[in-house]
Amino acid sequence: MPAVQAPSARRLSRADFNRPTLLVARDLLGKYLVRRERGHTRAAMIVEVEAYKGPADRAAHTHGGRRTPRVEPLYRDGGTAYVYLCYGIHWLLNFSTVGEGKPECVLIRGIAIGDDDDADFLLGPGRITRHLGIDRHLDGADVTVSDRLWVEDRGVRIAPRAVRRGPRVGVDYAGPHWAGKPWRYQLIAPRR
DNA sequence: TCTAGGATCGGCT
DNA sequence: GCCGATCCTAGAT
Repeated sequence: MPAVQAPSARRLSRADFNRPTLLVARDLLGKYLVRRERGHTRAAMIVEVEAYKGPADRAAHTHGGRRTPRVEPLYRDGGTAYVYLCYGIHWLLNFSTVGEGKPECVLIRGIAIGDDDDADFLLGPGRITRHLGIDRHLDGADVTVSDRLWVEDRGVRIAPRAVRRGPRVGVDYAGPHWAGKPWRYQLIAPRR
């Protein structure tokens, strides 16, 4: 694993995040989440995400235009990290999308760890943050410039047939209309 | 100030 | 399949 950034890698920029949320979500599959901590760098390919579409979406933290100190990062420009504690135990990582003042985001739910040829899927938003050492200290970070957390395009291209769409997890409280939206994107797991 | 509940996970039956 | 852990946030009082 390269110490800083693979020569063929391109860090995702503001323009990559300032796009419609469903497109950003789909395109994050196959990108690499890079975490740099105490001079040590780890990277893992993103294999599962969910989209949350702002004020209209009853499953989103910003539904109805809710704006509290906790969700403030979601109102910032695309590429801002929103990290919050869920169930008192798990840190969940999101990236804001669309643009400043538009509180939509993508939740990172799964990554692939290990060698490219022999990778295991680490699934579950609380598990990946624990694995990468992501917590409240990264809340509000701008991942287009941060030296602690960013996303790289390493040239992996995902075929449409390799993507499964389905309803989001754990949002039944939003009612059938919103809970039923197929805004969860998964790479189909490799056969082992 | 008080209280309810949550974008989860792992262990147990 | 069920349940408890654990604590912060948001809304009510």
